Amino acid sequence: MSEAAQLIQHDRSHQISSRDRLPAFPHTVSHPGTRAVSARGSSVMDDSTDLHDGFSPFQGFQSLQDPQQRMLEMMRTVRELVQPASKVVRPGDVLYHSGLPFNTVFLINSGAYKLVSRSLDGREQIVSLKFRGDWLGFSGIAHGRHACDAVAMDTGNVSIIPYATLLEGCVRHPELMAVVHEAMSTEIRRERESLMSVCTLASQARVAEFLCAWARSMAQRGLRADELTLRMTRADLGNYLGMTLETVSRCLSRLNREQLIRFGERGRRQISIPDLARLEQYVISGSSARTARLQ
Amino acid sequence: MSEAAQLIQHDRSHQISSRDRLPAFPHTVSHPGTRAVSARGSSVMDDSTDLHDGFSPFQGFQSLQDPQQRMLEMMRTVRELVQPASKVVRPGDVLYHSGLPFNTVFLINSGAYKLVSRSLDGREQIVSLKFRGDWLGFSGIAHGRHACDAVAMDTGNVSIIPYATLLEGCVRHPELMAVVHEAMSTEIRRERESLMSVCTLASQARVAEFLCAWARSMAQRGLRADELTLRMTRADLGNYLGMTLETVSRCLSRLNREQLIRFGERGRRQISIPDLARLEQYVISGSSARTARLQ
DNA sequence: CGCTTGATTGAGTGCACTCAATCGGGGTGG
DNA sequence: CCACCCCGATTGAGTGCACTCAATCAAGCG
Repeated sequence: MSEAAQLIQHDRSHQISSRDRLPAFPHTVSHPGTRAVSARGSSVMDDSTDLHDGFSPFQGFQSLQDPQQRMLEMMRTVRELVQPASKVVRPGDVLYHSGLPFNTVFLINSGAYKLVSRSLDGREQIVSLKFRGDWLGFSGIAHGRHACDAVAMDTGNVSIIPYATLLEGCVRHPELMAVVHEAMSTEIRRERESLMSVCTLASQARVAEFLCAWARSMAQRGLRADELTLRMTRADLGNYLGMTLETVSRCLSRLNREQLIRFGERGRRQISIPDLARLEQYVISGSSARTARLQ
Repeated sequence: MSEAAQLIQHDRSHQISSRDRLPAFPHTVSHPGTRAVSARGSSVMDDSTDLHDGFSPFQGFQSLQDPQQRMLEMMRTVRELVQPASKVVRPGDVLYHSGLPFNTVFLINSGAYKLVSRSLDGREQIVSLKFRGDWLGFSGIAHGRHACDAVAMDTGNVSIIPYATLLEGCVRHPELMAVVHEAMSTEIRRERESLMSVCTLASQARVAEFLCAWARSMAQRGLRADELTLRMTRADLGNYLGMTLETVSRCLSRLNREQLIRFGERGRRQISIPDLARLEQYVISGSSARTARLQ
């Protein structure tokens, strides 16, 4: 058994109640080959050379497929070339702890995860939220130790990929390397979007944009985008968005009052978005220059 | 203090060249595709050419402890395996524009650079500052187009590395791939540190931490850490730190009044830090829970 | 049933923002 | 040369948004 599995610990002290009626098998490791590999072998990512010849009509090579197909293709590529073990996680499970030696990354098959950074003086910050198709652990490559905690917010499943295995795979299969580079590049982009949001938007617009981003993200994964089920407390939300839990609550109430969102029947963590375009419009109109403009 | 804790420390890299009398050309675009190698650029480049032989291809440079040595080693590896052209940039030069096709990354030999993201509705955000040893362009991999502008804030020199070439190099030289992965991982870490700073620190502590990070980074490169020369306006600073330029100015004045920093004789962009430990202590004490705590 | 945890809402405060005036240095032209 | 302007930086006055503190409510659970 890999040391990766040993790193995974089950911490049930912070379980989100009532949401896991699924039978959980925390220590079950399933095998990847079970999913049939599609016959059409040549994926779009194979040919990495023609991507960079300087011209692309749309979004580069991505435009050849919709994002969901691309994600599936990516996951298929990884499964095929790395053949990783996988693992079921439950709410509160920690995939890796900040400071522990890095030797494994994870590819998310399902579930929702938060990455929590801690400063030396004890400040905690949720720096990222991750979902199906996202990778976990890249930040640990740099110094050989994980830079944050990865905590499952929901029941889910991750592929376990020893980093050494991944590197070997990248050497033998350049298309896998392209996939990994792209995933890391995406992660850099996302962090920057968070920073932009926190730095330039007032609190209510920030909450609104968060909901928009979540909705878009769900749509991109083929899930329904008009009915969000937040799997986090107001405290988590506030921490991630750089505001207090009370402010989050007030902003959501105000958005609800203004009909931009609607609370679901099954608790106020369920939020429906009647008109996503209108919510996005609100973000734009609310983006008064909150900080210093450039030039 | 544990080894792990040290590894997590902030290390934004900053490097400043000493001359500053050059005129700025704010909208000059230099073309990365032109392989113009300037002979006189060698003055700013590290021209050590001796090889280093022994490091594990899959471990990157983690075995080397001294960060400065590690950086030099990394740059040497890239020069050796990729043999990139290089290019002199001047203040205001734009290495790449957001939205333009991505096909090149850059490795910074000298100078200071800012990465500016723009949202659809026109908000601008300096998302990162880059210096010697940092890479530029990784965020463009994901969608085949650059995600931000890269603007030189000072005279400098960058190595020009076509991404296709880099990929080929990675396939043939696993140690190069490790270098690239490590660089991207570092970039992810840095963005998260920025987010943490913006989300958890009050404005004055945020400014203080920015200065601390700068100073540490100088020290890490063997340069003097008690005399900083900021190469950006208060507006840039404020944008990067998520506050207005007036607030930046007030915070600096207050830090000066409290003897935590001292303004230099050559203008108020020059800042000396009499006691770095005391400044760092101030950051910690000023880190009152500004946003929601977790659990 | 009471306990606990999470969410909401209210009241009041303070920090950081906006607006605005001033200052200083560097460059330019009369 | 000075006068002038422009730009960046500083400082002040006043305001408002988001924070703190605190009470209440709702839901889940032993």
